Amino acid sequence: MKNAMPTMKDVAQEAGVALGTVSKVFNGIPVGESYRIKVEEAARKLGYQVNQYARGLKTNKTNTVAVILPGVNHPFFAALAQHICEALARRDYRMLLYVTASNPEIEQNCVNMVRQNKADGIIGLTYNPLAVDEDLPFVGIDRSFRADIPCVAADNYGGGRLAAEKLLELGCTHLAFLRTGSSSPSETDKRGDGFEAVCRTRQIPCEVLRRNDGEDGPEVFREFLLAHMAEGKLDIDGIFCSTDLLAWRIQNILAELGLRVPEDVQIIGFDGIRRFGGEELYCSTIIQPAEKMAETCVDLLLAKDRSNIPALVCLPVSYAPGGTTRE
Amino acid sequence: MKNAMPTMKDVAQEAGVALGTVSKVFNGIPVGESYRIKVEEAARKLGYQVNQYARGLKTNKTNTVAVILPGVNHPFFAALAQHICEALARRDYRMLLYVTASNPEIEQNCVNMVRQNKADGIIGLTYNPLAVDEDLPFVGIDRSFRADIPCVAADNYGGGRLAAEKLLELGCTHLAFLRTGSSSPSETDKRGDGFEAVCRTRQIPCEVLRRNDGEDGPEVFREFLLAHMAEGKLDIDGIFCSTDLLAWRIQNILAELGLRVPEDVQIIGFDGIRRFGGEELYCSTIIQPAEKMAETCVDLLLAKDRSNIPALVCLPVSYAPGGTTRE
DNA sequence: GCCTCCTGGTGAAATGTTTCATATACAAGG
DNA sequence: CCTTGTATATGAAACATTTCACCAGGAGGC
Repeated sequence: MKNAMPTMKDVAQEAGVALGTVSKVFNGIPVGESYRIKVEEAARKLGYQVNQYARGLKTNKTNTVAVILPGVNHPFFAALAQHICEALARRDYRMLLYVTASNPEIEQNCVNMVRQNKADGIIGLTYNPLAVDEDLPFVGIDRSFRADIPCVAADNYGGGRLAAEKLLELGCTHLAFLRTGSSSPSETDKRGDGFEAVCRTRQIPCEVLRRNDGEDGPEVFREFLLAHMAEGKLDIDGIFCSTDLLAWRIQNILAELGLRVPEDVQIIGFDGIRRFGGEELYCSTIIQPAEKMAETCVDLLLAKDRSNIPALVCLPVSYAPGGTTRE
Repeated sequence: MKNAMPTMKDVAQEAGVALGTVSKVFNGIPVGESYRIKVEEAARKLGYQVNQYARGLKTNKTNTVAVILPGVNHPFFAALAQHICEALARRDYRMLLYVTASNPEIEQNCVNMVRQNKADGIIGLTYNPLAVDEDLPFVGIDRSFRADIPCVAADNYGGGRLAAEKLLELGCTHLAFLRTGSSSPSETDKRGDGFEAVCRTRQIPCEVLRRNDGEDGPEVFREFLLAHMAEGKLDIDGIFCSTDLLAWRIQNILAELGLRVPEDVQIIGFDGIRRFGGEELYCSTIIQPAEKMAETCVDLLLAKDRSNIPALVCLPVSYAPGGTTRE
């Protein structure tokens, strides 16, 4: 039974009122009590549902936000996606999710598609700088696009500092910073900056290895570690990894090399992802406040007053031991 | 600069052609070479993008599919979401994602909202039976809604059988089946059915404990296991868990009770989720073909010919050892 | 040279809303 | 009883598309 879906006109007729009156009822504009009741009854009877497409055409508002993420298979991205979706739902918005596999072409393509789909705004975590539209509200995660586009990020710099301070507090005397990531600059680069800054100030030796995706095979890190070994011992005793995933991979390499964590070398990661099915961390880590980040993105994007939104919002991180440090 | 976005009318004027001609060009309807070029040039010059909302209003097609999932924080759901999104993108469709926390009210609400948003169809993995619309294409995952709504699922029955056969092949003589899940019937219930069927046929003792979400605290399982222990030994030597997550929790309880896996008891889970950052499984398990399931959902939903779609599609599962069995 | 046919461009109508200028009804004041 | 003012319902216009009946122009046949 393909009964054409009822329209406002049908409701108006059924209720014996004018079209405009029906519109008012569904937009919460005050209307005579008796009229409201008549309309509501007619709508219920016909099973009327507003057509958001017609509404969007008229108002240029769609109550839809596009979210662009590299993927949703990574626990941190998954948490972001979930929290953003929930925060949007609370405000009666829906989420149009695009996944890009961090492919620059696809990323740009998504931005273009969003323009067609008339989302009310975009929240984007992308690995590449993008051409984003002038008059489409945009909030970046971990990346600044333009002065007038806000960026939400964890306090990466502070997190890097915190990692260094923790390792030193735990007795380390020779540190290393290892990172992977995109070659294009991002807020997450500050993790290393903060870490190195502490080492510099405190005059602690700090080895650094920065790799970009695509050139970050395990052998690179193994070589780095081997170069710092003599007689089966590592001269480094504290490692800060730019992500928990990298920390995990480093642990595997260290195990192969016959080194023990945290006895021989302590490791701190970044992200705070949990093992599935519990609260257990993969490693000692700097925790990013995923929920708070999601909430902030949504707040900024949907802010009524877009005149004075900050260019960058840094949210506080925290340290949590996860078995790869000695405490 | 809030330059109103250019419309087809603007393009038509710029190109010096009629409105209908512009429409044809953007819909791939053949049009004179010279006209096509004029239109394409004008569109490029003005930065024209079709307005999908106006188009949707006219055609009742939106190239958008709504996906309803309990959440995206579970590796299996995340994999589904990602694969569905990619499969849709390949067909030039976008994904509107709703997360429900498996709350029946929210689930129903999502279905209603989709009607408003005029998605072209719904792919839904829900924990509760829903009232779904007559004329909105729907594909269920793991759940049959109505005879005319297709359901895509892994071969749960076959997976259950496979688990039993594997455990027996590995020398078990006294089995158990543990499950959690929703109380409302679902395809996933067949996991236990298949498992028990093998035990029955082969006359193997099989203990069964079925719990529903909300009544599946760890103490329930601990008690069950304690009831089967005597002098620090378990009389059960092979356990099939309805999910990998449950298998993981059972492992923890067994460890607390001083039992070793797989020496004292072997365990097989269901799902095939991987530890983050690698291919490592959480346990020996029956693997669900997430990508194939996603692809199938999309195929069924967007099938041109909706006259003879199957009521149920069962996709083959496979067994993989993951350290909780002796092989 | 004229008529017919056919190809393909044209522009008005229609889609389901919101908005706004207009109309109506009713109350109060003279 | 008439006037004025206020409050509120009305319905036409507009939004950006697609579609379709119509029309123009060129080709081919007699």
